[in-house]
Parts: sequence; C-alpha cells; structure tokens
Amino acid sequence: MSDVAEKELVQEWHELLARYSAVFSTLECRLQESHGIGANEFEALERLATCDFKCRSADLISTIHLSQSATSRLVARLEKEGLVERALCEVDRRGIFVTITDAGREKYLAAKQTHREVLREILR
Amino acid sequence: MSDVAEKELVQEWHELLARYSAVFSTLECRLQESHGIGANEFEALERLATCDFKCRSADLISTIHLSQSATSRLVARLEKEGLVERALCEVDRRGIFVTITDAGREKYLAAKQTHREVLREILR
DNA sequence: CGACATTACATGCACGCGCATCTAATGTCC
DNA sequence: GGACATTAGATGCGCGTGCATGTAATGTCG
Repeated sequence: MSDVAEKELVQEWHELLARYSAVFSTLECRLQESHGIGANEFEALERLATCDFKCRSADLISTIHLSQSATSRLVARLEKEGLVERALCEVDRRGIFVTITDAGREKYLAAKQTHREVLREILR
Repeated sequence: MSDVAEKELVQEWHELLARYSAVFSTLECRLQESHGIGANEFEALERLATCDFKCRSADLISTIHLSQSATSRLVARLEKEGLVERALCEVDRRGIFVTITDAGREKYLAAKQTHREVLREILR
C-alpha cells in the first residue's frame, strides 16, 4: 500500500470518527435534556417501535452496537422507566421478548423529532 | 423534509454508526492484545509522535474526541506507563506540555502497523 | 495594586461499558 | 433417558467516561 493511499485511509478514519463523535454526543445531550433518555436508549426504542411484534433481546444487539451485557442492562433501565416490558418466551423459556409500552411509544415519537433535528443539523 | 429524505438521513446515520463501531471495537481489541494500549491511547500517541515538538494537553482534545477530564486521565495513564512526559510550561504555568518519550515512539511505531492493518481490513 | 473573571488542568463522583462468569433452559449423542 | 455441550440472558467486577467542581495561574478593569 502506497503512502498516499495509507494517508487517505487514515484521514477517512479520522473523518468517520469526528463525524460520529459530533452526531453521537449531540444526540446524547439533546435527547437527555429534552426527553431524559440516552442515544442508545432511543435506538432501542426505535427498533422496538418499528419492528412488527415480538423482539428478542438478542435482536437488539445487532441494532444498537453494544455488548450482550450492556444490552441486557439497557433493557432493564428501559423497563424500570416503564418504557418497555420483558415477557417470558413460552417456546424457548431461556429467552425473553421485549415489547414497547404505550408510554414507550409516546416517548419514542416525541424523541424522534429531536433525533431527526440533530441528524439534519449535524449529519448534513 | 420528505419522508424519503428523512429515511435516507436515518439510514446514513445507522451506516455511520455501524462503520464506526466495527472499526473502533476492532482497533480497541487488536491494539490491546498486541500492544497493551487502547484506541484512544493510540490516537494520542500518533498526535504526539507526528506533531512538531510541544503539544498542549488541550491540543489533544481536538484530536481524540474526549472530554477535558478524560483527556487529562488519558495523559496520566500514558505517563504512568512511561510513554509520555508531562512538563510544566514556563510561559504559562497553568498549562503543561505533553511530549512523547522514546518508549512511546517505539510503541507508536509498532502499534501503527496494527492500526493500519485494521483500517485496511474493516474500513475498506 | 486589588478584586473578580477566566483559563488550564486535576479530581470526586455516579454511571454505563465490556469481560468473565453464573444460572437456567435447550440441543445432541450414545 | 442421562451426560455433556450450547444457548439466552443476568450479574459481579474493574475501568474509562462526562459532569461538576476544585486548585492554581493568568488576564482584566477600575
């Protein structure tokens, strides 16, 4: 790989990093102050609000980019705030289904406005 | 903003997020196991290794995307491992200069290989 | 000069994260 | 059916982070 190509690659990474950081921290800040939820919490709510019916805890992992343990705790926090519910999966009693509550759906719809605003402001 | 444009914006964000997460976590993992440093530590070392001479603590903040306090602790960790040195700035005795040590430069050059490998693997 | 604001960095604190591990349920193979 | 591996999710633990604040040095303005 040539020096030039390597520099371009590194520059691309720095741009990606800067872009991500700017959007994420702004999302974190604005969602927190306006709706009391974090950016990851929002992503989880969005996934739950837009997926058709039942959603496994594991399904959330692929959406929000967190570890299994972090996802587990994230769901626990959301449940504690009454935004989602955990239900036993009767077919496979190891697993749980996570479903969004009405309160969660309301929170999502409200936060969605803020979320899109930030994307329009920072991403473009 | 049309629904289509909004969907594109959201999709772009998700791609950015996925791309960032993939690169960062791989960097974190590979740099840690091969060189015992994190991805943020590497970015700091790179900044210090490539900037001409003195570098203020504050200058690092703009490079690595961390808060002032996190940056302060990052420098403290690097100093503890003998990779950088903190020197009083005689002109403005509030500030400090952070300089990379020989050991730090060696570590950087070694880790750089791994860093570039990951970028080539994941980013492209 | 002296009071007050500002700046540069350090630090106490609460919290979210990943890793390793645990528990319980399910799958596999003889 | 019974022993063992595997899977889904929860949890103890150490650590890095941001926020708020502390400390010390510098700038500002009367």
